[in-house]
Amino acid sequence: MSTQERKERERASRHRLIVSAARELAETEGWDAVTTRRLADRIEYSQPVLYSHFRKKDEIVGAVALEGFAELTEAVRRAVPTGPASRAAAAALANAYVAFAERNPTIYDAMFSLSAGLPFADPATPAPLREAFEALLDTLGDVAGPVEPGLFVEVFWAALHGLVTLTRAGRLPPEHNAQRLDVLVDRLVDR
Amino acid sequence: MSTQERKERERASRHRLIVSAARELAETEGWDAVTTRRLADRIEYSQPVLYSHFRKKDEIVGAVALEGFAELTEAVRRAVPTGPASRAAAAALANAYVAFAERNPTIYDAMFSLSAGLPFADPATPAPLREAFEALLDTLGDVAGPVEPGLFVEVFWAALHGLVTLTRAGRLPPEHNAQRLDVLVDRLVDR
DNA sequence: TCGAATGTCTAGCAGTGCTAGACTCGCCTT
DNA sequence: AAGGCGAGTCTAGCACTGCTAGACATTCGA
Repeated sequence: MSTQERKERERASRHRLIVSAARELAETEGWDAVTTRRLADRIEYSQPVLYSHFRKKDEIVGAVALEGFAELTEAVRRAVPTGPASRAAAAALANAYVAFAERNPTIYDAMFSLSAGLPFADPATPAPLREAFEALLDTLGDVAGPVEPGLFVEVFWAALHGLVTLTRAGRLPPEHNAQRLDVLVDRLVDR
Repeated sequence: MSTQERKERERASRHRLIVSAARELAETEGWDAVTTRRLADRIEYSQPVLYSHFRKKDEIVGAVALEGFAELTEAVRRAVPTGPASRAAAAALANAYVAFAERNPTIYDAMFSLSAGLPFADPATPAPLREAFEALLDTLGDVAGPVEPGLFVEVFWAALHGLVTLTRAGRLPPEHNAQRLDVLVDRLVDR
């Protein structure tokens, strides 16, 4: 039995290696550089090995995206103080969200633009995605006012996401980003 | 001189043919089906002809995107009654925007997701893009309240765009779309 | 020690965007 | 009206993509 366990450990470790290599390659040279050949090169295995871990290349991107959701959750949780949520907490969350996207543009792309391979399976959505949403819900739910908290969080999240993507696409001048965020929070939060 | 004019006319007509063929192909089979080979086939010319009109394939997508911006402008203008803008006008605009995106998902993708080849040249942005923004400004500027109208429109637009993209990506359950839009307009519009 | 099964690699397929160079045709000049 | 030149087009091909069948080791259990 021991040898089988060892093999599984090694396999899991190679799995992680693939994901982190893909991420690093994407972060340094962009997603276009993440081809199956170059990725196989990096991990010092041949292409078919990738396909023994993932069914399609998209699934590798999806795995990186899941990492991103976990990190986004952490960043958001760290930014807002625990305790009763307020307008200030919502503002801190919004800032943290946008900052994360600006700090990790490549991962953010994987999370939203290249999401074709994200395991969107039956038991709702994958855990990290759900947890990210819950992190938002925990602080934004309290400032939802009369509307259903879940719905409010969806709207708030969508607005943040729109701001991020339009800015990143060069459609919004980046210099007034902070002001835009201010307006958004000011208006959305129940007064 | 006449023959040269005729040639230019024919050339311009073929230019339009390429763009409309690309759009039709994309709308019926998705952007993945729009390859230079299949597109060349459709217009009954060879691939190099495409490249005598556009430098890269992205530019063809960009041309379709520009059409989309023009149509979006029209849809928005048609939806809001002329005259003093109000909360109702803003709601009508928001509905028209989202409806356009739902009615033309393929073109919307060209406008925002596949925007690599959009002529983003020096004199600010291309005309149709500017005009679309102005259409939003005309009705939303009046409900901006104390904040600078341009900035407000950017925020409003980003929020709409975020709602559209997250819904389309399957991240938001589509059934509560109308409610989300209601909340968004309710909160953003100055009261 | 041998047979089988697990694992990995080489080589290749069908497709992509894009282009160099051959060719043909229509136009202008003599 | 005949000829040559240039513009316009096409064929063929390059370098690359994601993905996979089949050959080859290598390791394991009997």
